[in-house]
Amino acid sequence: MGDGTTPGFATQIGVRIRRLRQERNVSLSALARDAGVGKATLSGLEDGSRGNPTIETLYAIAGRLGVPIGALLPDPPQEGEKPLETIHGTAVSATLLETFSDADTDTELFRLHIRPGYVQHSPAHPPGTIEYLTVFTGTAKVGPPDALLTVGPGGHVSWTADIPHTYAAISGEDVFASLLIRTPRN
Amino acid sequence: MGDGTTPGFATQIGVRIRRLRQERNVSLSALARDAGVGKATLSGLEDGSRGNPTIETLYAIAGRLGVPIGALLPDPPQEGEKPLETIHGTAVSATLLETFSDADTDTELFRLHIRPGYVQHSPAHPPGTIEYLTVFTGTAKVGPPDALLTVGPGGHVSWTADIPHTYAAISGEDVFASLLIRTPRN
DNA sequence: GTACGTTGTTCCGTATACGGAACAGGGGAG
DNA sequence: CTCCCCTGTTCCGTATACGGAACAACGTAC
Repeated sequence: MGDGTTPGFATQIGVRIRRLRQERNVSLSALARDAGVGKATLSGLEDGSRGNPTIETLYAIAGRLGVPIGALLPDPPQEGEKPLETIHGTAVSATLLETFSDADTDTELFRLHIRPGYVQHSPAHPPGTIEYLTVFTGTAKVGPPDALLTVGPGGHVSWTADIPHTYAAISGEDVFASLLIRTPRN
Repeated sequence: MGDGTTPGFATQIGVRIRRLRQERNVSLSALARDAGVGKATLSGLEDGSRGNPTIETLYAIAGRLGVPIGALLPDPPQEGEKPLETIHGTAVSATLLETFSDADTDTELFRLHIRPGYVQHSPAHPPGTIEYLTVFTGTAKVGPPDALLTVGPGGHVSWTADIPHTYAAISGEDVFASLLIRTPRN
């Protein structure tokens, strides 16, 4: 490795970082400082003279830019045209749109599609995890089995997700919604 | 970096790789060979004695395992709180569903309704503010006037909101969307 | 004018991730 | 038993990613 096996690799990442950085009107110096990486590192990365960064470096940069690491990487690691990571369950498809890591909290934003006729079960998340669901179309019944919440179009609910919970679309209509999951970090 | 700043980082990745590899009944030697990385590298990575791998190494391993790189990285967790009010503009109604205050970031979650036929102007937010828009119905044209972004149903975009920006629904259809605003706290 | 605060680049010593090779242990095959 | 091929681990020299610091080229303030 480090030879010509992955030709555009170095430049690909650099170009993406630079674009995201400029979209946010942040200077190279500022981003390097805020992300905790050396200016030399970031500079070399952006102009492609320094390929193959360490995962920690990428993590720091992606975090500061407010994007998941995948957003910095060349589109398909293997194949299969999938720009976003989607988790498919029997009743629910969840597409991870954004992740944020703050000092004491991790936040994930999903677009959710719940198909009617099934009930999707989700295991318990770490203690203190809270989910926020905003429904745009259809009516959903969600939450812990012993305290199910019903939400129609425009509705918004939240519940503690550190116990097993379920998702279901009722009234035979597909539900499209946004789901925000906030998990405290140790 | 490289010190104890990211404690679980090294082990987290290693554990995931090892689990994925064993699920596939692939030996460490075989995976190392097929992925084109040294056995020493893979071994050290899996048992956590070698943290902070290079992106090329991760790429090769993830590719061989048939998973996106994100599948190898530490996931998310978090927490929250809550208020509620609606701001009505000429074209846009924004309902504040949730607000979160982390150590260095304020996050606000809105449900957005954009009516067609008008353009809603929004002034600049504080430096570093980023907006994330997820569209569920209709097609929206949003962002800084000189770099407008078009988003259809299911689409998701983000832009820097520290300069004036606009929201509009195009194609005569109402837009319902979720809007996440993240503002760095100085 | 000088003095600062930026910008992004380059130099360079150090830390470390890298893979080749050598290693011990475990099954089969004959 | 020996021989062979596999397993995963450890040793070690080399390649290189890292950040601190020095740098030139800008503005802006006074």
